[in-house]
Amino acid sequence: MLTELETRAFVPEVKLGGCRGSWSGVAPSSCAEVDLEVIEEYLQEHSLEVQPAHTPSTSMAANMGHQTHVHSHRDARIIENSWSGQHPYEWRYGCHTPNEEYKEPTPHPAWQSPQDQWLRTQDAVSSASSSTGKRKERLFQFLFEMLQTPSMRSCIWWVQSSSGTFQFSSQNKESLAQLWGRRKGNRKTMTYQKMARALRNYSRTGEIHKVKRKLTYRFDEKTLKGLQGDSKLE
DNA sequence: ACCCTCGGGAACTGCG
DNA sequence: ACGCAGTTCCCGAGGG
Repeated sequence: MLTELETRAFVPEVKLGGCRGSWSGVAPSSCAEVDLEVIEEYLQEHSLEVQPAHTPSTSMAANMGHQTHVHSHRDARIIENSWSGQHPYEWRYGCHTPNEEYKEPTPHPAWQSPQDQWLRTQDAVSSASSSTGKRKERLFQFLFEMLQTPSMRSCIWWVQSSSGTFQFSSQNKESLAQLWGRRKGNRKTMTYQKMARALRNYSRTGEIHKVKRKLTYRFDEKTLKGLQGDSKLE
């Protein structure tokens, strides 16, 4: 019904320019395809800290040298990656009331310090599975990490980081999905279709919601706060 | 008509 | 054995 309207709401942020889908301000020059290989290696460097990894992979020497630095765009403040699960994750889903759903475009909501909740959760968990804890990375955590990774800009980017709204690239979404699949060590190749299915489950549990715009989703406030708080604490 | 995106049911898998 | 967090497959709806 109001598809048009909601879609319109984001236009000023993204500024789709020229051809079908090149954002003038946001995306880097690599509008083409992503170098999955390179990216994966780069990411692996980091994920090694997270999961010892089932697949020792090859001997990827230090070759992520060309990964350069943060582009420091005003929009997405890149937090030098590394969210790596220093600690186990565990969300308590019992707390989100189905009432406070969809406040759609809420630029600056007054959050009731969900970060405390996140921290409390961490606390509860670490006392439970402390030393051994090594929760598997969750999809929304992976996506958040990708959003902080400059080299992934051509696959996924913030439409409005303040509200946690992000979007997938229609041409590179499959690459990102594959990356996710590999990280999880799935038997079959992960596709955007399947990954999106998992994303849809998030709208039930509340971590991520779909916004009425092509390939666009939004982190729930609590989820986002938790994510941000976490990556900042490192 | 066709392709892409979306949404959800349902069975199944791997892990803690 | 059990629940969680997806994963895989499938089908139908809707938009361009």
